[in-house]
Amino acid sequence: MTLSRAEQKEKTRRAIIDAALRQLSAGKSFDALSLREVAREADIAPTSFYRHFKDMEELGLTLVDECGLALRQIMRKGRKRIENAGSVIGTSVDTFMEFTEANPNIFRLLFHERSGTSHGLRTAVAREIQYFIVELSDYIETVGYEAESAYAQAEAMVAIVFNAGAESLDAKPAQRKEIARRAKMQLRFIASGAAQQLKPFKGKDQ
Amino acid sequence: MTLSRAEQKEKTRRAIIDAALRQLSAGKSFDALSLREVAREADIAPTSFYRHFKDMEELGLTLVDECGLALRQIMRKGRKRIENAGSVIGTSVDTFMEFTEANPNIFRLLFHERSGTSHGLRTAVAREIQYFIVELSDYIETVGYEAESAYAQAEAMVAIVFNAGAESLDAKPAQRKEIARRAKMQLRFIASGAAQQLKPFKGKDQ
DNA sequence: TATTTCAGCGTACAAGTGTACGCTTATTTG
DNA sequence: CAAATAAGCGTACACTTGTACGCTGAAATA
Repeated sequence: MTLSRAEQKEKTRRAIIDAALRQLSAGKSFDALSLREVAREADIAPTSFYRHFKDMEELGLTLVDECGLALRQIMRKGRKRIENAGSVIGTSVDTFMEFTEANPNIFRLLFHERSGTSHGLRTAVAREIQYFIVELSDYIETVGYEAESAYAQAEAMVAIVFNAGAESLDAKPAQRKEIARRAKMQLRFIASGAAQQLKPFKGKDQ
Repeated sequence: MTLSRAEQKEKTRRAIIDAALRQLSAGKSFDALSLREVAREADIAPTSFYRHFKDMEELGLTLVDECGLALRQIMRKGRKRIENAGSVIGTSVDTFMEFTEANPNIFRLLFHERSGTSHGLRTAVAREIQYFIVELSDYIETVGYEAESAYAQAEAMVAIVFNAGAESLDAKPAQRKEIARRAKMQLRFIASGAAQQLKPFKGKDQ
């Protein structure tokens, strides 16, 4: 079985991406990766890297895209679990936490590069997070909130879930369950707080 | 005016710390700093670095401690503003956002190293954040919440405020105001959501 | 079949890194 | 005053890094 040129190229490209992911899993942060190291891990000559990516940054962007996509797909699957059984909040948090436990490196990449040095990567990550917020915000709107409130709720919820993910990175299983439990409580605070604001006669500032 | 040996040593130590902070301000992430670079900026020989820190990591820990302290002091000052005038939530968010605007590098260090490679730095940052949470949680308890709810509220609030800080790093002034406004709304969601949970009898008529 | 294309390699180089080792020199101590 | 201490320096070494350049050989094209 011989591969066409295009197939072979794609294969090498994947090898590079996978090599980078493997090194991220090994506890390195993205900007601690060197081109040579990635090339070595991918079993190609350093200079061959350039046949596929102009830069380490370009590889980084690819990684962020791919990881963001993976995360979104998981969450989409999670939504099916909701339809069958269970609360929106509970299932979403569980799905997310399962993802970060199974793919700590992917989550870490997104979370870490959010405040990274590279402006390109930062905006790429911001865009991925934005997908979550908008998707959730749209849903909240359909339940009867005005756009501004919906967006604020969605953003807060995403922030809390990501925060829980970050906390759980160094946590032991027992702590992780506790973190998930707390995150759910926090999301309910937001949901019911926003609901209260919706009915202005009950609402009151502190 | 001659300096004693100890004074001179302290002075150089500060020079190193300040050099590192200056480089962080220049848009570098901590683990992109090299010992030589810091030494160069501090105007000492590379090897002199070792007279003060065993490692770059040890310097990092010092930076985190110092930055965390700075942030806490600012927030403590902010609390005085509350006593004189204004809501807890509004003033706290404003104080925090002013800090991140005035010291983006310091905030960035804390936020970034929270998901960094070095376990030591990560736990150091986690501890700094914990200070905030516990302090806020204690306050919330005094207002009549049980410990678990108070902690969940405090944690969520800190997460949201830090999230707002992270968002504002790349934001223009106009957006920054909007981010602050939204953060306040989100904190109010949490406050009133938690309050509702606390007093279930008020939810009678639904 | 003859020609073009291009993924991948090897070599080479300048620049940067951490740190071991021993020296200097001014302060501190006895 | 003499001896001990230790901050800071300079040199040196073994690496690692990104990338420029030109070559090779096989696949694609004509």
